[in-house]
Amino acid sequence: MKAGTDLAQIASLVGDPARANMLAALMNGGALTASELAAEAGVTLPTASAHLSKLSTGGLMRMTRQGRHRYYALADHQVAGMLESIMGVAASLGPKKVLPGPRDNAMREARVCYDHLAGERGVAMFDAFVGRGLLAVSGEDVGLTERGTAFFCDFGIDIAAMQGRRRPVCRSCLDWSVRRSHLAGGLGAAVLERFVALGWARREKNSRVMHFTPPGRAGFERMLRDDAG
Amino acid sequence: MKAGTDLAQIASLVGDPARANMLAALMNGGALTASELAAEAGVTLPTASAHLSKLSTGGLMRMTRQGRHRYYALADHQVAGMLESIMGVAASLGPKKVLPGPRDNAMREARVCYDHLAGERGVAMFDAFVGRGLLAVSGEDVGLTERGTAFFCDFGIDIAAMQGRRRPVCRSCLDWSVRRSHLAGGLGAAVLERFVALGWARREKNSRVMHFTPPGRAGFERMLRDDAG
DNA sequence: TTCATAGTTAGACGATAACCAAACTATGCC
DNA sequence: GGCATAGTTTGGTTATCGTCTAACTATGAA
Repeated sequence: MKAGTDLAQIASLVGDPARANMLAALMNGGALTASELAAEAGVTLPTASAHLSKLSTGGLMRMTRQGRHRYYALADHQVAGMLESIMGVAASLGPKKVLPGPRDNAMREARVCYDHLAGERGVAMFDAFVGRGLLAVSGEDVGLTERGTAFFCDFGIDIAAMQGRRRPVCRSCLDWSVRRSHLAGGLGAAVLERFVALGWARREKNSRVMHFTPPGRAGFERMLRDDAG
Repeated sequence: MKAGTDLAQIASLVGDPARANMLAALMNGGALTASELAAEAGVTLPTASAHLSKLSTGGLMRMTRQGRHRYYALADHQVAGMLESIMGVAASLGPKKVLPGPRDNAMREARVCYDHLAGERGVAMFDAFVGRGLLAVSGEDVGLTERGTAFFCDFGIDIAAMQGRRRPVCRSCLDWSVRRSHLAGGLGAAVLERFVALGWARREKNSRVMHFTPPGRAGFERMLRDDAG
């Protein structure tokens, strides 16, 4: 009896369309502001605020304030895993066995996760950085090695300035489509910004999809292999 | 956006206390009549009937009629796994300053998860099978090795018959109490069934708790170490 | 200080859905 | 057939909850 009560309490938090959309929008491990989540869910800010309050006190989300913004994210990996298992049931029950459209494929390949690169390219990049000894992974934490510092400075990123800020330089972020980590944090954002500045990639209008240009594709691949372009 | 809709649809089915109690009551893999489930949920028969209708058309339960009785059970192992993961979140969030009672300890040690063994013993068994080279783990997938096939046949399980069925032979299932994987799938079910047949373990009445007998305990430990008993 | 933006709180409205009682259908037993 | 039990359907009541507008608080920028 008690088991069912707990079960219902958590499930009912996910059981509202507005809240479910917010949670789904955070499945990439990123953090979004209340306004962004309101837009994502298609409700007004006050409504979204009420939902976010419930999700936070319910333990499904955690909130961090940064200036006048409040960033909401999933509480932890366990919550993300739970959502994924529910999505799994929904997917297997959903009659729409339609093949993934081009939009879905593009999203899977490369997309923006708040302000950094996600999708297959994001994961590949993270793996390459770790493999080349530029980043050091220790459990949940990700750190920048000396070699990495030199590399990213050379790539045109001001690491020193970044270390003065409140935002962590490195963070790992679980990729929904690939189920593996990609690079988030200030460095993740800076790298993506640099990609755009270099003309390697551009962002599709009103979408999270990132398009790589042919030279960008080449530069990106080269970057993963050995040296910055 | 659409992802959230699907998510909410499934979650809202679980999000009602009456329905959640019914689902929780079926987590032991059994089937119950509408009346029994009504009593379990603390509602009248008509109310229960409406809930069961929703759960069935929603794809979370399946119903089989037997004479004038209608037996309801969870639709499949995927649904059971989803419920376990929700329970896991609920358990880790519910501070319940109270120390876990004996019932909770028993559940944590060994319980039925739909139709296979979960809890510490379940996880230990899975680890041992992998360590002994009976199962091969590759990311999300779990496979049976040649050595494993021989071992389980020797243990009294008809692997060949199992491979003909639609249900996957091996699957891993995340354990909420230990946060690690245990063995599910047809093989997981068969192993548990064999334990009961051998008198190694028995199921507590109206509960998911599994009790191991003294000889069962010994046989189980021996099985994890080297050879089948 | 003044204005603008981000977010929460308050209050009211409307829809959804959970619930039960009573009537109805179906199956089993005598 | 006649009665009892299992379950569903219908109709109507109630309450919860999601939603909005409007007013309020807080932080940042000029």
